[in-house]
Amino acid sequence: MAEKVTIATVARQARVSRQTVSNVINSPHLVRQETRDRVQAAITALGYRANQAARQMRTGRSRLIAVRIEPTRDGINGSVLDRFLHGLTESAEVAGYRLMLYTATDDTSEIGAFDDLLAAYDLDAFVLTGTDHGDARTAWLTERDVPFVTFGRPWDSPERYCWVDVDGASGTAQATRRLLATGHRRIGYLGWPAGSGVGDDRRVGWLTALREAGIEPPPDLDRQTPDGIEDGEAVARDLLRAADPPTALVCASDSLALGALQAVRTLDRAVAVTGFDDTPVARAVGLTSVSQPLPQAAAHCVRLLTTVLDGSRAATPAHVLLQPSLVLRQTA
Amino acid sequence: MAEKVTIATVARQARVSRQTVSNVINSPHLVRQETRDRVQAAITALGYRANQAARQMRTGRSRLIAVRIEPTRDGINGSVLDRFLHGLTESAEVAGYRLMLYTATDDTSEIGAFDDLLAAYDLDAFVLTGTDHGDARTAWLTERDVPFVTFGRPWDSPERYCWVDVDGASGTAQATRRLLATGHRRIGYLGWPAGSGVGDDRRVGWLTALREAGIEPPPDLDRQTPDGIEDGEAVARDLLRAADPPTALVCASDSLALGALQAVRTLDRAVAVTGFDDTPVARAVGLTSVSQPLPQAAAHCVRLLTTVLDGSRAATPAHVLLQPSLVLRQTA
DNA sequence: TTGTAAGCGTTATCAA
DNA sequence: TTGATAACGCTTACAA
Repeated sequence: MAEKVTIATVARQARVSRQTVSNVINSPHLVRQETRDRVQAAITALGYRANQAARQMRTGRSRLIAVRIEPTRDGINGSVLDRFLHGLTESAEVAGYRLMLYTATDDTSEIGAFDDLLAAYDLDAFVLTGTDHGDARTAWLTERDVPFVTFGRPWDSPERYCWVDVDGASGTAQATRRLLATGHRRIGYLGWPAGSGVGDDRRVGWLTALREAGIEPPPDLDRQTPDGIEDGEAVARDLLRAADPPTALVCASDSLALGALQAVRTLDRAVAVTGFDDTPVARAVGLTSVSQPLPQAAAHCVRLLTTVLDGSRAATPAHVLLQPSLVLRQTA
Repeated sequence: MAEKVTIATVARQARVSRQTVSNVINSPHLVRQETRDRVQAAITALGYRANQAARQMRTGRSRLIAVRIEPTRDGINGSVLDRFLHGLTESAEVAGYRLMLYTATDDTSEIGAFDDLLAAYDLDAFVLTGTDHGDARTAWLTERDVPFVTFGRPWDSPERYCWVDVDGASGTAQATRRLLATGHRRIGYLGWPAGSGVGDDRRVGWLTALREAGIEPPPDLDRQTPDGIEDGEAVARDLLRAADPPTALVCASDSLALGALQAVRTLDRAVAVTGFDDTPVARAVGLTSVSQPLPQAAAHCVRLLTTVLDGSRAATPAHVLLQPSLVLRQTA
């Protein structure tokens, strides 16, 4: 096993003091070019890396970002978090940060995790997902001046803090416009019960796109149901059996869309269907779906965080709203 | 913001020395009951948590375990890692460890990540997934005496190091037996090209179960193809159009099974299909599939690691082979 | 431009 | 059984 390489090893090798090595790393401009080169050479020759624990003790910064890993939810959407996490890890790495995982079952236990992570590991920042749960977490973090970003807008008070989100309304609008462009006029919407910010937002896209086209969204084709394949199937079946059925359905999720698809096939209709999230299931069954730019969203989260962490403290909370894109497949 | 609580704060509050507080935490048996109680009271009253960075400097142990997060693979199987990660995080938490994420594109970059993580963060251990890539990583870690577990058997030299795996042969055997029990006799197998340990193992289950039932596995129904929905569909189509087609298909993955299902439906046959991994897709389309006990596998990984880390060094590498279970749905 | 000294919070060693 | 001292590797302040 290789000997432990510390700043002292490097200093000895480059025949300078430990402090000079530290300066080369943290404030290169203070060191003469020639010395700097000699030290750099020693650093690479020895494969030296600053020990984070020691650095952290001195600076109070851990270069660690925490993110919660959720149990795969009931539905299909587990893979969204998966892809987001990967993007987060990758972006953090290039910015010199590492990601730490934690679990929690609700706001209270999540705040407990914050407390623990902060006290034991001196975490620099948190990435929060799913802002539907309420605001206890953001309030707690804000109160303690802990930097954080949420992936997902806070639907109550959007200005308060940093967030990155994907424009859901734009996504469903794109889907709706696509259906309009291919000749559909009776376009229904299958969404979640009113009150969830994300769900309401996605519904707005359908409303907007129809009105743009001079069509008043028909209330009888505007349906709401919990997010589940069976739920989607039931509601779609109901819609398709009505007197004046839709020729196309815009859905708030791939789960609902998959249910709708099953209804369509069972009843043997030619009805177009679009989903949301572009999950592997959508790819698998050829479902046209709205795709979120997850790697970009993750990159923005890291950027927002490191701006606050590395730079002077930001004046105002920054917000990023990204555009999703429609992935065309067989169903629409 | 609350003042920072250190071991000194607790010592003052309990009117003992810092060392005594440390002893209460790390070697309680050295401290008199009465003193111990007083210190414990102070600890809870102040909400003290040992600073890991400082502790690590002294002990050389970080209580951190690293695991690689992969980009979601092409197919359907992304959610397997997702669920495994969650289990890992949860089990690690109760054992007093945290999980750190890293990314890598191949063995070389993964070893680079090891090096970095070890030098900068003093990682205690690694969890490796996907042992098909070869052995460069395990050799590197072994050489440096870094504890690790692999999720997935090393197919070349199973005795060398700690691993946890799921018995794939048992999974496909269960699926095959189920089909036999429901009257099927012409049961085909859709698997991956020979040479991948996991794939070969799963194929064995099909062979075994058929032979158990006194049926010699028919070579014409034993097919291999890369893991993809289209691939599965093409091969299944070919099988179904043959002179003496199978009445059921055991597949090595949900991707292949989904392809097979599409072939079955397109050709309008009544052919049973089983998949492997019980992905959300399987749940979504009603595919009978073999389910891996991911939380348990994760728990065993953590247990194996902490045994080495916390206890005396283990005598011999431990191995855990878990049994999967068949989740019955509509397709078989 | 470079070097010296101190201290971050913890635990191991050893003395009381 | 408890307490003082030193040390882990690093960076900030200050002196040369």
